[in-house]
Amino acid sequence: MTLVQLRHLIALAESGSFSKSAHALCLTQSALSRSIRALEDELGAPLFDRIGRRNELTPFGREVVARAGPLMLEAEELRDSGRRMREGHAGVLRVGMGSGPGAMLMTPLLMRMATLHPRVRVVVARGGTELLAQALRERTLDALVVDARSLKPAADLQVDELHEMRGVFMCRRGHPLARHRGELTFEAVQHYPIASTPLSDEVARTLIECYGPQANPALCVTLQCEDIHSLVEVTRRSNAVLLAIRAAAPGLVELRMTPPLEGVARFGLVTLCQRSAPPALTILRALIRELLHD
Amino acid sequence: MTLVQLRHLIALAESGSFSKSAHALCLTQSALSRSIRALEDELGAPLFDRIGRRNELTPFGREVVARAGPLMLEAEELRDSGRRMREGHAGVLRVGMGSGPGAMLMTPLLMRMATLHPRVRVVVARGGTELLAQALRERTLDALVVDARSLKPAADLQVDELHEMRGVFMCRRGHPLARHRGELTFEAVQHYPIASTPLSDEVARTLIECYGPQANPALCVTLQCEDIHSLVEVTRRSNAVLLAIRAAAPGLVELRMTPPLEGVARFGLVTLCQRSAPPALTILRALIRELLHD
DNA sequence: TAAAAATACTCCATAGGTATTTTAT
DNA sequence: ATAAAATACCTATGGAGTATTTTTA
Repeated sequence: MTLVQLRHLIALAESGSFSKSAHALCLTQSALSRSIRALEDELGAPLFDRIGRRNELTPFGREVVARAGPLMLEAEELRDSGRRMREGHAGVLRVGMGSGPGAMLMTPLLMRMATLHPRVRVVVARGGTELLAQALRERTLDALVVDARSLKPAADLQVDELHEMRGVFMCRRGHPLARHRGELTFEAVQHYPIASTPLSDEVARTLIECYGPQANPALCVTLQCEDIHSLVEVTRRSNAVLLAIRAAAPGLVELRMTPPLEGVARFGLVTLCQRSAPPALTILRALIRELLHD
Repeated sequence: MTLVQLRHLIALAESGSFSKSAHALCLTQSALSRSIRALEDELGAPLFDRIGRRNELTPFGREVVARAGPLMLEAEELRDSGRRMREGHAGVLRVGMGSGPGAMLMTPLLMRMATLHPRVRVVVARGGTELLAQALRERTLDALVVDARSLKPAADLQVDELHEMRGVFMCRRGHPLARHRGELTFEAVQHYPIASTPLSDEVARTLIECYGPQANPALCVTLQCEDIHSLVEVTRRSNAVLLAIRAAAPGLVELRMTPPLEGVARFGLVTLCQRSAPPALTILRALIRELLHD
């Protein structure tokens, strides 16, 4: 039984004439005759009653045609899926996001995917970098967007550095600290509540290197929350100081610290070496790049 | 794209090894390799990532496998449908029934089909013989069970006479007419309500021939109803006289008329010449025969 | 008798086997 | 070095075309 044979069957069932169907199928009448006969032989029962001019489905034939129709449609879908996939208009994209990138990117990413590429199924997983890397290795995820600095380098992971993100302290306009110009110490900042998303160990290390053990986020961060937008809102309406990627809160005032906090995060798109990228990944990469440059 | 190729794809997706899957498929490794490659070429994208030992589905491959699975199941169903059909365990049987046979046979037929052959879809249509014959010619029905005498003989109709049915007048035990022995005239009967299912013109003609114009069912039948069981019940509980097939009401007393009413109905199984019989028709025939002999 | 389907025959494309090479662990 | 996949080459099955016969309206 072949998809081709089923195609022949359906054509003949519609027209009732071997010659006509054969022509429509770009076949000779004899080839179609044999094709149908072969199918009948294989299924073990005649599909058509040959009544002179008109050929009509036997009850068995009706049954088979009823089943073959949907089957052919599905096969057609499957054939098309290649093209649709390549065009990135379908398929599944399972992406893991570290807490930093997740806080910044998840909502706008989902929004854009929903509006620009509504046929791509997007599954976002969040969690610690190591957990995400494990999921990537287990093929549960297609790609990660994480801070490259929080990722233990490994040969099987391919990191596509998307953007260097400046991590800064920020406060609302009119905040007492907003007046200072380039002379702020961490101690001065510490007089206010410090807000931040959960920070990676790597970032914690950088902070401690810069400002000493008192800057350990586990100790100094007083307002921690995964949703960066909430934190921005809180910072805007209170005297809290926000420690985050600069781009996450363009409306806030950046505090010039001494020493300055350099390159806290390097967002990277992480994929597994030697594995084909899902077609939608290209879209994802472009989208993330665009979002991070905003 | 071939059903065989999809089969190969699914096997490889499961085992992850060309050699192993090839063995399971009774193929050589090289043949499977080429089969998969051909499918990839046709669909336009790789289905597997060849990573040394283990071969894993690409995102595209996952998509295709997800579609191919159900497709293969349906194809398998279709292959089986031949066998199942031949065994009469599936399929559709569309049967038309004249009012006489319908009144007698429909319920027990449906009951038996439901219990003995639950996988056969039975569609029963009722109506006048000519209407049913037309439906048969239009392939809307597979077979008819009608009174052969009400059927206009035609070359394209094949009539399989199932049973000669004696039509008789019947009454309840203890009915005033029950005493008479072989001397009843139609006039005597006519003093009581006459109950009957709708009768064919042919039967009407027979009645008129036997008992004169007053026996025209259109005039003499006072209780007409398609459901013969109701009529039997009414006859059992009242003084009504039932005109019906003897076998339809074995519990009632048969009236010996002068002249006797001979062979009112010849039930026949009517099919279209040169058309394959639905496999379930054999079952139907046997079932009807059995029912009529009860 | 004419039109349509089945059959006979031939050809070739391709699926599959065998042997070998390449690749990755 | 070994095991697995890809490749090269060959064969044979079967699908398709042409020509012919059979069937039916």
